[in-house]
Amino acid sequence: MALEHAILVSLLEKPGSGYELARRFERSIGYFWTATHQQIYRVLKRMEDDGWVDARTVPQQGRPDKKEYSVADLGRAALSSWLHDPIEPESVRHDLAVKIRGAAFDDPVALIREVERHRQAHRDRLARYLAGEARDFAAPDSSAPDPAPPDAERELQHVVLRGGIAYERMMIDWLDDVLATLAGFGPDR
Amino acid sequence: MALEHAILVSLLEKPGSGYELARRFERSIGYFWTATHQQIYRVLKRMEDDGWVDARTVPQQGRPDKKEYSVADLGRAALSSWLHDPIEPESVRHDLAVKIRGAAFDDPVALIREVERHRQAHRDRLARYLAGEARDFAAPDSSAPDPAPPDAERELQHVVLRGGIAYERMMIDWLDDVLATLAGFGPDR
DNA sequence: AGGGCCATGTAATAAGTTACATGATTGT
DNA sequence: ACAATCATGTAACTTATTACATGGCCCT
Repeated sequence: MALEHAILVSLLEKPGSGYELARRFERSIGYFWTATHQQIYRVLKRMEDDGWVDARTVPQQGRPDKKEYSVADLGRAALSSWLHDPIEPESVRHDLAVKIRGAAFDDPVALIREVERHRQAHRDRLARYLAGEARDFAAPDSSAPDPAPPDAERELQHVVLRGGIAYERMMIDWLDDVLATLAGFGPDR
Repeated sequence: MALEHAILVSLLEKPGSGYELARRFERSIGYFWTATHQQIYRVLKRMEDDGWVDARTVPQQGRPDKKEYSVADLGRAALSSWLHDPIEPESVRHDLAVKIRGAAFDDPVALIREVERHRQAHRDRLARYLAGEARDFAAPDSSAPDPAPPDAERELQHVVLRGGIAYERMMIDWLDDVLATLAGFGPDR
């Protein structure tokens, strides 16, 4: 499983509490991994027991204390070992595709609204990703005399974000195709 | 969860045994849903208990008997009700993306082989899908005097397959992008 | 004789979801 | 007063994965 590894990567990028991790999983990490806070707290505790992460309590003003986690040597080693282990290309799970094929045995036209909802959700996500890209990865000024050396962390974050963007674009195009197909069974033909 | 519904759709398309379903999940259904035989047998049993499917034992020559399942009225109703229920746009889980961001804290160049393996797996899948499309959904002869009426089952299967094809193409392009990015951290620069 | 396919399952473990629970602060 | 946000967690339940298990037929 990769939740532990996703947490390690996120903590290496920046230490934080379980709550903060949960928020990151809602945002930037959300386009390649999801997890709820319950799951994160449970895994975090196990990782602390296993010595993969260190915790320290940070007092705050006007807010409850938080436990800030950072990656320990053992965690770094575990991540490295996982990175060198080949994994199988992951399998997809598309509820919506099941619905589309199932619609043949029900009312295909009734599915149009649902597909439109999904299309809108993907358009929203695409807009968020593009805004994030413009904010965090603006094109460097090529006329600048001193181009920065390649920063692995930043460039790898960017290429993963470009994957999210490509995915959302593909989905929007495909859902347009689905809508055109569903319209072919419309009441007026 | 949609495994039960995926099974219902598959059995509506064609009745079959647990074993046959497992093979379909490896093939055509595999590009939008995966399940192992263990899972399928367990769910199938529950569905039989709930009266969603009927089973009959089919004796075979030179092979063990099989239990052929088909969808009962209750199952059809359950599918229909699920189809009319909105679902949330699904969340993605990409182990490989975790690895790519994690590589910033290890050796990015070491990841190249892994990414290449994945790229090849997606190329293989794309080739399989395209072959399946050519076999099952050849373009109709537009000069034929009597164009067949739209067949919902067939057209919906086709549009889902086109989704699988679009997904694989997107992944291949993205992995090319990832490889180009990783090469930027090569030993010779 | 050995490997692969057909066919069905159980058992144990891991992972993920949903519901419940608490309690302070900040904004409306 | 009420809702939202910060912050952490437990408990119960559902799903999914991995390993184990059986047994006959077909082909080489």
